[in-house]
Amino acid sequence: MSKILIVEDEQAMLIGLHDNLEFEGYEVDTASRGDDGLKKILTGGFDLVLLDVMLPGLSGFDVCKKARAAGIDTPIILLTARGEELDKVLGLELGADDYVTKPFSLRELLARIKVILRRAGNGTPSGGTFLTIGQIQVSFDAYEAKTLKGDVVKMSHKEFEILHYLHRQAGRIVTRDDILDHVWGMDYQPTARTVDNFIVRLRTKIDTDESQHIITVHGVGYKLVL
Amino acid sequence: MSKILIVEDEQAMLIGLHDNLEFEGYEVDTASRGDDGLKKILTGGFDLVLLDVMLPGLSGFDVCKKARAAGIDTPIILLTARGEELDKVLGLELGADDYVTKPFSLRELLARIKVILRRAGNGTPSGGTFLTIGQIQVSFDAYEAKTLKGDVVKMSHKEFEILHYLHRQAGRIVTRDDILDHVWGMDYQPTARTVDNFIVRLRTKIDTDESQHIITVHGVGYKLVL
DNA sequence: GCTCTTGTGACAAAACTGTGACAACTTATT
DNA sequence: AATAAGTTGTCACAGTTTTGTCACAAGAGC
Repeated sequence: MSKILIVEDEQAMLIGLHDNLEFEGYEVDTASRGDDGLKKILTGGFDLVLLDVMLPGLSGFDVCKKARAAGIDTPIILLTARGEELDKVLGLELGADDYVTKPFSLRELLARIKVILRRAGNGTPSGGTFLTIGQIQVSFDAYEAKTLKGDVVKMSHKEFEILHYLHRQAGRIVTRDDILDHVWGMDYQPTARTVDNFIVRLRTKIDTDESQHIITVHGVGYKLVL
Repeated sequence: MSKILIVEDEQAMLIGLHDNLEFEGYEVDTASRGDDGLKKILTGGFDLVLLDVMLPGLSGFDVCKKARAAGIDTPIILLTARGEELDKVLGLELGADDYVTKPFSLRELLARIKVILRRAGNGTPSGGTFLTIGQIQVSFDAYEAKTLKGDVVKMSHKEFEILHYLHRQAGRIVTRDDILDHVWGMDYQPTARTVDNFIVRLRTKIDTDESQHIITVHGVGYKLVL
């Protein structure tokens, strides 16, 4: 499930959001100060950040700006005090993905979170070098995979290529032949069963008991869901 | 420059938006009725649609839903009357990309338009076309069916193919033989009764007590109604 | 030479397909 | 209106196909 960071100094609000999001099935981390929040954002690993604007230490705007400047493209939703329209616009132009105005309704916030995560899932790979697939982050540039904690996940060449191909086709279904053609090439091709074996190996690395990302579509092939 | 379609029945609002967006450098087209708007959307060619909810002919929600069902993934921003929070959320879950509440400020709307267009420019590689059949959405790309709530409906290969065929013939009556020929092929064909069995299985997945979509035409065959 | 990767086959486990039997329902006929 | 004949709905089950998993051998790279 998606991991969300809440940066908010009002305790009541913080706890309320925390509990509700957790109830919705998100993994939640929190910070009460702008500078602390920024630190956590910079470590990466979040799929979404809820960022209050009025914060001790460092304002939400600054956090947002600095995070973007550091190359972090985790989606950010700003929580703004009402009435400061100009600030809102600034916020959006600043690199935030959305904002809600306090007091906001939980339903509305949840809907926006869903939309943003769906969008992010659709994955504009563009700028970001690290892609989050399940519980690991993969850099196809650096040829490297890490857990959210930072441990390196060893992955062989072929495993990487298969994951890469699956990711390019994320959400779409790919047959074994598709995989063989794109990873091995038309010339030399092993058995279709070989694909299954690599899938098994990949699964041991990116799937957990709670979250499965490589889905079997019986009679057709496989599918990567983010 | 980006091409924007405005669907709005209040003349004052329509003209105001039209002029302002044009001033901002967008190419603008308009429609005053929901059905007209939908027609234009379906022809494609727009980068963004501003869609009023209260419309003659066809409500903004319906337009949105139908457009998405037709596989159009042009970003849509809903213009809603204030206060209808539930509707807003519905709108977002319906496939709209964002909404603004009337009365909105032009600055805010422009900012949102910019954000959405920037996002779309980044190019989401088309999440695939979703077709709405009754209470579920079916993606033949992803080989997946979901309820409107997002729960995944499991469907086997053959079930999918039959549904696919029925959908291509939607509204028309198809005989069991038609289904056998198109899904199984001319060569090998099981009993006609097998078809009935698959129909049963399909029905358990896409029909509900309130809405039936696979209709039996006694003595002839079946018919899918959307 | 040693280690890691790749590919294969075998077997078990799971999922799917197709069938028959019977009940429930429609339609036609008397 | 009742009955018969034909159609369709539903269920459980067996057979088949597909997939998961493991152990191992061949090969690549160091």
